[in-house]
Amino acid sequence: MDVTMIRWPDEQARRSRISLSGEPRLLLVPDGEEPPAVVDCLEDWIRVPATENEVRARVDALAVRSLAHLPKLNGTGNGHADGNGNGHGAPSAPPIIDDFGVLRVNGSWVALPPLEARLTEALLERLGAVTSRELLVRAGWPAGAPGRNALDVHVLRLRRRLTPVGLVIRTVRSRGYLLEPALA
Amino acid sequence: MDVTMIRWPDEQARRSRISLSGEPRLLLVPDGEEPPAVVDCLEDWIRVPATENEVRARVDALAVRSLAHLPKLNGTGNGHADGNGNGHGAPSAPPIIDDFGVLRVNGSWVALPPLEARLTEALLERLGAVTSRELLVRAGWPAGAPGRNALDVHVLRLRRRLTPVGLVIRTVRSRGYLLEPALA
DNA sequence: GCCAGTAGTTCACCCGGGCGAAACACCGCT
DNA sequence: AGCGGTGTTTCGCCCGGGTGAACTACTGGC
Repeated sequence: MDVTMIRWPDEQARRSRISLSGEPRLLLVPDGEEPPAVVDCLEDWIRVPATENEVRARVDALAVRSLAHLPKLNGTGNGHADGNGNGHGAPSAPPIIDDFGVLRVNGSWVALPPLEARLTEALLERLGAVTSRELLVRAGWPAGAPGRNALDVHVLRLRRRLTPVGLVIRTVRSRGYLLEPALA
Repeated sequence: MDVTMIRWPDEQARRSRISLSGEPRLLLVPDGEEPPAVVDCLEDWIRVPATENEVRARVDALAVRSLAHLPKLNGTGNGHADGNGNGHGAPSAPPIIDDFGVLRVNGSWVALPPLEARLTEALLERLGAVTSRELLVRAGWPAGAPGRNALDVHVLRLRRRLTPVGLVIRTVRSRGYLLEPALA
């Protein structure tokens, strides 16, 4: 299996597409860019420029892993948000949002309005870790923040929209928000 | 699940041991050393020295992956009354606190308010050993201590918050406090 | 062994502010 | 008009942090 190179963050959309197809990919992250949150075993990232050796090491690892994972990746195999509290096999597919604002997670999906899509993107890049309010504001309103409460309200709306697909936004008081899969 | 740091190639043996136990691990590869062949999804490597950001990105990714790969997932403590007190006799990797005050230990996490985060940091630096009251006061209130009782009260609150993630603060009379994993 | 002093624990209460949530208003689109 | 996306106002809860005071547990002196 070939490993696809993706320039990050320029080719976000491409990354999403390729993720869905289950192809392994290596994100090329220029200096100064924040590394993305990578949770998929078939994805890795590296700072560029990098030596050929380092790139090959990561590419090879991905290639081998993809072979190991292939039999496991049976398409949309598991149902969606498993409310039943058992049998957690391997949910491993990370949530992905494309640039039409469609968020796919575990076989189900939601369409998000532009603003909430932008917020979700920011949250997704730090899946499982805290995203500061300030960063969210910049992500949601690149051209200047609106009222102080706007973010709160949109987080609220986003929460409602994400619940059905099995994601939760936890607030870390006075710190920010944290997106994670809703586990039992 | 916590991620174990391993110096490569110095700690090859340790790496093998930990691999067997299924714990995620990050290999620290100094310049000039060849990166190892990594095929396990719960393993990653990074050139050192590296920025804290980069390390955290990889550690987080491993942590999330390990959750996805493990047979069992465990609750995330946040918000209020939430006891996920399960006692499994697992290997204890060191707890980690990030600068958003999120303390991760053994796959679960708690968000700590700023003051308690500072105290926890100090305690964590001496995990398993005594941290003096005085040092804690300086850690918690760099700009001057409040009332004498404040520390005690906050230790109490911290205790309650740490219980669900399996940590305990023991008092060493007239010496200070000692943070350690709650043994089963 | 008793007692007093001291160290540490726990509780109740206060204040201020962050955040949640509903309700409303505005706007562009169909 | 109806609707969905967005911004704003407002209300109120609850959390983070401080304080005082009651209560408990340890320690040393006799």
